This record gives sequence, structure tokens and C-alpha cells, in this order.
Amino acid sequence: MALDMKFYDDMDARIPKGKVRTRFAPSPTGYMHVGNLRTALYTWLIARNAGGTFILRIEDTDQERFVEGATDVIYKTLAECGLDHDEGPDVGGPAGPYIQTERRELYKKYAELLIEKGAAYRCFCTKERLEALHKDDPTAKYDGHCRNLTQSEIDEKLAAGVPYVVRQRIPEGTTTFHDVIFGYIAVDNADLDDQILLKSDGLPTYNFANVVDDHLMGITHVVRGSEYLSSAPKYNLLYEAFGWEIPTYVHCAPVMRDAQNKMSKRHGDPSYEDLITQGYLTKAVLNYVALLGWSPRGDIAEQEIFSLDELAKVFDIHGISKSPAIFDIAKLDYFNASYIRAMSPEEFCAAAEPYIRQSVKCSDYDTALIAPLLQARCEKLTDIPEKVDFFDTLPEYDAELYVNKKSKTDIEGSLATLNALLPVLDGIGDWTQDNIHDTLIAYAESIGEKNAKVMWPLRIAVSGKLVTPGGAVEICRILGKDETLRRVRAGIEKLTK
RNA sequence: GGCCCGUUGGUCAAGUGGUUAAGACACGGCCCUUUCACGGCUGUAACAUGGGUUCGAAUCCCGUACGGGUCACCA
Repeated sequence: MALDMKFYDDMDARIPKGKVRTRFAPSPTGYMHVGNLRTALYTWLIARNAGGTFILRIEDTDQERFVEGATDVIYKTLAECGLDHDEGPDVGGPAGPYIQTERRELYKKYAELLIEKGAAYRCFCTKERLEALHKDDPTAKYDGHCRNLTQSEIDEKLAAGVPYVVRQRIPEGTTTFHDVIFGYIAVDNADLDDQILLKSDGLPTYNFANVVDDHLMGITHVVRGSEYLSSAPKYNLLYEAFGWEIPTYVHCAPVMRDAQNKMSKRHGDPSYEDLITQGYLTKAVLNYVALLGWSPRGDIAEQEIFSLDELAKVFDIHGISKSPAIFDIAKLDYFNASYIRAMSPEEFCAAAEPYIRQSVKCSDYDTALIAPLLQARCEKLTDIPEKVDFFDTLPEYDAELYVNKKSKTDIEGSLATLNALLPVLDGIGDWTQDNIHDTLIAYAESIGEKNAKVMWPLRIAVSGKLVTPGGAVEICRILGKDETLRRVRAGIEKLTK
């Protein structure tokens, strides 16, 4: 239900710039999926755009899901992406500790405060009783069994050491909340459950810890996935019970693998780290992900390539989309290719070298010469090895490769060309790019043929491949005179049979 | 199932009552060219649906369909 409530207008604008505090609060699963990365990015951008503070908080209240070393993945990813945090477990800050399990006593204290205020109550129901409750209707809400226990009943159970949880006491009425992206949403409190705030192990549930921490840490903009949208009214009730100011909500629609499913580890969708090992550049991933669910407005509406700094300058919450976005690897390829092309030759050479060396082991071949041929020809760094595998060893190839309609070449003609080329190439004294080029062009002219007619067979002979990075001249240059001549002879032999 | 949210080309999306409904990716064609690319030009292709409101609706309202979320001592 969308309400027209002027009261809430500009809710997100009432916070002075510079006072903005946002937080990225992942639970350490050891896996940074793309949707997570995007949430971190948006959260960081909101803070940086406003000259505010970006905080990292670790939500590790689920002891059963503890994964060793999982926080390292978070630190590493954020650092690699340039999403620096001003406060967090590793850098400290005034609102610490920043790890929820270290804040245990805090939650307990606030849960008790809530009980005093009458907005929460202790529930001594056993798991068996709760299960029985859900037996017929799995979606049944808590029946309020412990809602109105007398003080003496409570004291008695407490004294007897009966384990309990703390539940939120949902009042009657309607709760309205505002989200920057989704607008005003009102729900009937009767649809809300008396959710558990504090588990029997004394640790808070996500729902409770979030409210307490976000308030205590002074978070002004709560950025999270839209799966929390339906919990938002319960958070507001909590804020109200405490008498705390409600933050600005920014619920982001999910990143999908297809129209039906979110990106997920289970489906084998790539995490940030996976994308990097697949040959994608961090900056390209960030750029693409930023635009997956957000678009620039105004005079930069057409712009697509953004550096992180640029994004920080222009990012506007209102450009975030309501509907889910499907992750399109083909478009990431395009962004990645753009970033590869935009690198300086030196930068690209450095990035490409290890990939070139994966298939070019022979140290006679200079990666500095090979790299320039690749820069405009690959979308991902991992495209490289396959493209340069012919340098070390001439592959087995089909004589049919010599036949090309457009270049007007066939088997017979190619054989003739190759035979004629042997002395021509052998006659080149200084084996430089220019000399090889000029000699071959001059030869083509001397026999009154188009360049392609001589270049095609030569390129096939020296590479053994239909498609190569660079043309015949570049390849010959890198191969060196001896190897070039050897390969041309091999070609002649193949065509002579 | 209840409640909540969403729906513009295959994909990402601009658009906030009057537009020939942008742009990008992908796809097709052409040019460039010693292969493939790169680059340039160009083409195909969309407002889920039915009712309203209005002089006028992609834009506002209601319904329908489809999709998603949520209903845990998980986050």
C-alpha cells in the first residue's frame, strides 16, 4: 500500500552531508557474491558521496555457520576493490566493537530495557511446543503463550533456570515505513509475528542486533537487500519502543542469475574472486556491477565508464532501480574489454605477461612484442594463452587453411607464393618489423598482386592457425628469421604432398 | 496460502501526463583491413494485460496475469 505521507518526504534528505554514516554488515560465509559486492559498493558510495563515514561490521551471530577465515575474504575483497572503511574490526573506531559476538552483553542489556518498556517479553516455550505449533501450519505465527505471564510465573521459571528467549511484543495497529527506493509501505501489525530478539544462547537474532547496532553506531542509511523489506516494519516498532530515530532505508533489489533465481553459490554463479580468476579486472567488475541496478541521471545519463572516484562524486540513491537485474556476463565482457583497451601498453603488458607465459615458454620470444598484438584482441586476460599457443610449436594444421576466397588464395597458388617467398625472406638482412613489411609489400607489388594474396599464405604457414593475433609481418618478426624460414619450408612441404 | 514488492526490446536501462519511446550490450548488415579483432556507420527489436481518470497515458487509479520476497532460536 503506497501512502501519501508528506511527513516522510525528504526523509533521506534530512541528514546533513558529512554526518552520513553507512555500514556494510556481511556475515562471514567465506564467499563474496556479486550481489553482496554491489551492496558494499552502494553503501560505500553513499558514504563517500556525502563525505560521510563507511563502517564495516561483522555479523557472526550464527554460531552454527561459523566459517574459519571467512572474514579474510571480506577484508581482502574490500581492499582490492578500493572500498576502504573508516571504522571496523581491524581499524577500530569509536563505536566498537565491530564484531557482533563481541557485543553480546550489549544486546542483552537492550533486550532487558525493552522488556522493562513492555515492548518485549521472555518466552519459555520449548522447541517441542513450537514445533507442535507449526505442525499443521508451518507459517503460523507464535501464539502468544508467554505473552502475559505474571511476574511470579516468570520469577519462578527464572529461578528454576528454565531457558528462554526474548520476543518482541507487537502492538495492535498499523505500521508505516518509508524506503528511499520503494516509497511508503504500510502493514497491519496483525501480520507481524512476535519475533525472537534474543536467542536462548544469549545471542541476538539478526533482526535485533541490526537495530541495536545500527543505532549505537549512528548509522544514518541502512543499505541492504530487499529481502529485508518485509521485516522493516518490525524494525520500526523496535526503534519506536526505544525512542530512537529511524534511519533512512535503502533496500536494493537482488542481482539475479536469470529471471527466477538470484545469483548463488549453489547454482555455481561466480563470486567476486571467481570473476577475477576468470580473467576479469577488478575495476571492470566494479563498474559493471555499479550499473547493474543503478543508473546515472542528468548530463551524465549516457556515461557508462566510471572510475570509483567518479562514481563517488555522482552516485545518487534515487538512481537505484526497484526491480531485480539479471547479471549478464556478455556485458561484463564488454566492460572488461573496454578497460583492457584503456590500459597503457606497459600496464597491459604487465598484466598479460603471466597469461602469455602460460603457453609461450620459449624465452626467445619477447612478451613485450607479443602483448601489443593482444590488447585489442581479448576481452579477458584468460583469452590470451589460447591465442598465442602457436609460438612455441607450430600446430598440426589442415592445408585447407590456405584456401581463402577473399584473399584469392588456394592450395596451388599458396605453394607458389611460399616457394617464391623463401628467397625473398631469406634476403632480408635486418629482421625488423619495417623491413619485413616493406619487403613483402614490395614483393606483392612486383608480381602485381594484392597484399592479401601473399600475406595470407605466409601467415598460415608461420602460425598454422586461421585466426591469429597480429598479421603475417608481426608474427614473422617475433618468430625470428630462422624459425620463419623453417615454418615456410614446412608449409611448402605440406602443400607439396 | 496470508502479507509485501516488482513488470519499458533477448539483457542493463532513460523516461516522472503531450517524445518519431533515448542510450549501451548482444545480434544482423556495410566500411576499414595482410587473418581475427579494434574502430566507424547502419539495421531488427520494447511500454505484461483489461478497465478507468484525462483533450491526451509507458507515466495516475482499480482489477488480472506473471515473477520475486517474506512468514526460523538463518542472516
